[in-house]
Amino acid sequence: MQDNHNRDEMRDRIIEAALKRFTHYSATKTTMNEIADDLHCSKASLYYYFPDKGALHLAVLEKAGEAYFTELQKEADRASSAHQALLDMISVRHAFVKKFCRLELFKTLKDKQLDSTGEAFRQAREKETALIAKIIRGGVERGELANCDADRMASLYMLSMMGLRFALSDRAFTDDLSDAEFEVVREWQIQLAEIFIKGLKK
Amino acid sequence: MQDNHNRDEMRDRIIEAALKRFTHYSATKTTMNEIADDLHCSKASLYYYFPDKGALHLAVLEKAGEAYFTELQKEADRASSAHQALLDMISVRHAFVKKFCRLELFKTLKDKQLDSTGEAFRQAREKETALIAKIIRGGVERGELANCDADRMASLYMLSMMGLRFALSDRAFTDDLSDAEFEVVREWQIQLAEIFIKGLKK
DNA sequence: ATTTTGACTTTGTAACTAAAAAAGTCAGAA
DNA sequence: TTCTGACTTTTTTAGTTACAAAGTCAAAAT
Repeated sequence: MQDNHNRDEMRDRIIEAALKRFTHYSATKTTMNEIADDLHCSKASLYYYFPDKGALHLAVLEKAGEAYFTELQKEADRASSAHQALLDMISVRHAFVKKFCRLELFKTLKDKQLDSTGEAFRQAREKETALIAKIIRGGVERGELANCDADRMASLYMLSMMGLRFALSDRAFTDDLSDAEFEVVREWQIQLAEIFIKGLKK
Repeated sequence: MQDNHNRDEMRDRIIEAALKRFTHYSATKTTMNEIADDLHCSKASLYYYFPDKGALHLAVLEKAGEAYFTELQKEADRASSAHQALLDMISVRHAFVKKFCRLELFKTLKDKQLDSTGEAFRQAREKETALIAKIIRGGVERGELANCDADRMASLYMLSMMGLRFALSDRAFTDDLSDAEFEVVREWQIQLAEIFIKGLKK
């Protein structure tokens, strides 16, 4: 039987090394050999832990996503109102998107529409939408917001927020924005959030 | 001295022929020779009226844009409230975007960022934003909406609406959507408009 | 004088190629 | 069970050509 402890540890080391490369250069410019060299191991070893390059990229994505959701949840729990929770989440999301865009993981993962990648993105979006819906529901119960279809409103909110990014950059999903552009997006998102939440109130 | 009447007439005939080709096939797939052949004239003639291909494309765009704004204004004037005006505008915009996307004018015009093209788009968006701002101001004056920075709110509204398209299609600006996709976008836009307007009310 | 054109040059693009780089495999060593 | 060197296969890239479309211009037609 395999030693799952050591196995997971090595997997983590690989993911860490990959993440380091990705943040410095980018996922598209990073080769499996480079990651292997960083770890002083052979490329073949990487393939012992991950079936292919895509799986490794996906693992990096999942790890980053987990950290994101943890922080998102923490921020949501801390907030005193639905209004505040939604506003606070914007900053958390921005920090993540900003960091994540640098990895350029989109490019490598995007074209394989069918398999796990698209699914991972869909699930991530659903998870975040669910969190927003929960916040809205909480607001409704506490009498802060008017009664509404929380799931639908959460989807609408997510789509609107995401959309602002694209509308402002008029670039594709994969491209990353400059820091200045990110700030502009954030400002608009905050403004939209304010109006949106006001529209949800009683 | 040149005969401006005949000159403009010929320019119009060329624009018409180009538009016909663009709608049937698309701007990217249409050559100057094809347009010339349709008009039973030589390609060189086209260059007598338009300095280059881009200028012709831009002329087609401008003509379509004019018709769009005329209709948009008409719809805005007819509406009884700011609320209704904004909702009505969505349909007009959709009919236009739908038709316009088929032309695939974006592709040809997009890459020449600096020159007139980007400027034309910027101006068009500004014009539409100004119309929305006017509607919002009207709503504020009539007591329908709360006092606010109408220009800023109009920009935010425009960006949000445009963004929804991109967020839902996750494709680039240039790509056109299927009719079914367009309907989905429209539904979300209407929902966002409702919330947004509610957020603007007193 | 203005408009049009055929014949021309220049520019862009699609289609092929070869070479290099990276992905991915596997028998056998540790 | 984990790891690796040496291997094969696939993907990128850079270079090439060949063709199509853009764009020009001197001269003809109106």
